[in-house]
Amino acid sequence: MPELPEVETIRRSLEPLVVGRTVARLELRTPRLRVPLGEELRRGVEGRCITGSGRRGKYLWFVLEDGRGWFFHMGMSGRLRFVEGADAGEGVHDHLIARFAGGDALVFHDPRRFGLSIVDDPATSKLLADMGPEPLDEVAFDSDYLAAFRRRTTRAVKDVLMDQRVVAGLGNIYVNEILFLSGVRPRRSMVRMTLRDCAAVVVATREVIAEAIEHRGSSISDFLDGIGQRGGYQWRHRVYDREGQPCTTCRAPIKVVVVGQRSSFYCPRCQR
DNA sequence: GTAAACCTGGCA
DNA sequence: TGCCAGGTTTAC
Repeated sequence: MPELPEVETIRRSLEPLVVGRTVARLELRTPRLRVPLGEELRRGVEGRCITGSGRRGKYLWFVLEDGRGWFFHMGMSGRLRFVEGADAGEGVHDHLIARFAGGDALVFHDPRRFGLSIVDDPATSKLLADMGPEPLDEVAFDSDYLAAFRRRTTRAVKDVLMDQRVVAGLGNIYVNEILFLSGVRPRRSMVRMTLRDCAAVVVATREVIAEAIEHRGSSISDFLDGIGQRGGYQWRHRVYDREGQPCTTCRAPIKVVVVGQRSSFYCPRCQR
């Protein structure tokens, strides 16, 4: 499911609801997601008050009173939802239910179980250690930074942008959209990118990610934020999942190729 | 580098 | 029945 804009949308929707709340009890209803869930997680969270929240790439965390972070990654199908009252979390794929003191709950729901939940120190966590710059960080993520990868790899530009070590938080949907706006085909080798192409990609990345956050992410099948609302950016997708449909710029039919095992949609006329 | 693995659900 | 899906890791 979620790429950076969806994760940020979840974080923003939940923060005002959970900050100041204390987790009275954490119910673990499955032995593992992408990592095992166990007593360590329960001990890290139970009895602690949430004092803030953070996000880096596709990871989000709630800051606990001891300074550590309660981390989540949504994988492909994860949902995090605040539920009012006491009768929350009876669904089939509700794997994690945090009951707050005084009622209400936070429920992690994930049919495919590719998600993750652990407690770790945000400042030193291995999860974040090798991650590239945030795409909206204008200082760290600029055209020179991206252009430098031309000397390091011959991989397709789409692969490079999907690599979390290069830039954080981009996934299949947004890289497709970014490359369309940049006029660059997903299979183009990084080596064949001009400095001008790199600049176009960086500008398009900022535009697409900022706009997607404004629209509260893309709900292509079932994405919901922390309070059950759909996003609106799916209506603005120009190429993603539009095979055969006319390009919004030139009317040529959108094509699809596979790059790095993922479907990549592009306009054969606008993207070279 | 590329493929397969981890899982379930939805759709042709 | 088979293929595809917003992700990441691990194995040839």
